[in-house]
Amino acid sequence: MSIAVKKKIIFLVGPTAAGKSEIAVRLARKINAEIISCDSMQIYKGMDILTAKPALALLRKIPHHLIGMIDPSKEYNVSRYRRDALRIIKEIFKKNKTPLFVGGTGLYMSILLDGIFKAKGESKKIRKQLFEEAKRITSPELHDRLKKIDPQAAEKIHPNDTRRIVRALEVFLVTGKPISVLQKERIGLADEYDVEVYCLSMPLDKLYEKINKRVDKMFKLGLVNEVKKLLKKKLSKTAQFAIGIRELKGYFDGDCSLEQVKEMIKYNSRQYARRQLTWFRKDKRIKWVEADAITQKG
RNA sequence: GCCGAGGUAGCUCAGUGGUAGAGCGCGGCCCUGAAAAGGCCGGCGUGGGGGGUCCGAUUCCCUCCCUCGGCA
Repeated sequence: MSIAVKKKIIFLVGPTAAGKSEIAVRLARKINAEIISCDSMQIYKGMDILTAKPALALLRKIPHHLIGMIDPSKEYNVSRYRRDALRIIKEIFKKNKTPLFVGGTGLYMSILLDGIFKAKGESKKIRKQLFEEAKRITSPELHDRLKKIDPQAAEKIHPNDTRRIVRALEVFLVTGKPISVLQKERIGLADEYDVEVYCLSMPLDKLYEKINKRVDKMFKLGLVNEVKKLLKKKLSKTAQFAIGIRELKGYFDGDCSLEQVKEMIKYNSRQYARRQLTWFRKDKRIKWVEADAITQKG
């Protein structure tokens, strides 16, 4: 008789600029892993400097997946990410290696660990109509409507959070079921595998310093040209919001100086890092690792 | 040295005889098909130091210190 041993999957997450890429490669070598990016923006092609993709030297040492594989004009989202990631996990297991997820996108991590609800309940048409309606009336009024069909979801969503209100209404209109009910059914990796989650930590002021320095470095590496190239195409709803694009667009349009853009990118990156940390703090499965104590682990 | 203006939150500055606000910054939180997005919340303060008037001073008076302009 045999005891079913759960296979191991490791996550290494952390705020932007914490130094995940280097540590991930070291760890991957040690435990015979392949790396799967858990990053909503590094997935896109041609956004190398902008998203601080791992250096070529690192990419050569260990196979990396889900980096630079989608054209920035294409839509991509959590659901597709999950589908792609699950596929790659299987491939890696076939090679008798361990999947190592590395990145900072909290939602992607959460959807992987805990799953996403099955019914996709997606209709671009309906969504578009709802957004247009939200402009015509107000977000709280739309929220009132949600309250009638799905009070539980309405309670969770703030009246000003138009996006989530629209999404909840969309799901109901498409599937006929309240999103709050659908959301209860989800199965994730944490249910089937032996999952370990690590998060890099460091004092905020130190992280801010690293972020600021990295933004300076991005400019030296040619961020302005990279973004200029990107802006020649119509960027997808998702890709266009990578930090740095909107800011530099302001510069190209003559609305602000390059120095101002640089400060805005730093600022927005800092805010983003804080939001990331909020996400990670909430997840009690996470083991926190001092970024300085990078030496032994795994 | 004299004259004038001013010293209030991390910064720029309002305001009031009943122990203080605003913007920016900063911090916390939420998150299930756009997530580097989107949304919510929080004042974080020895009111330059000391003295006086007053029931009560950040506000009025005196004095000292500091900053900025002008005159020497």
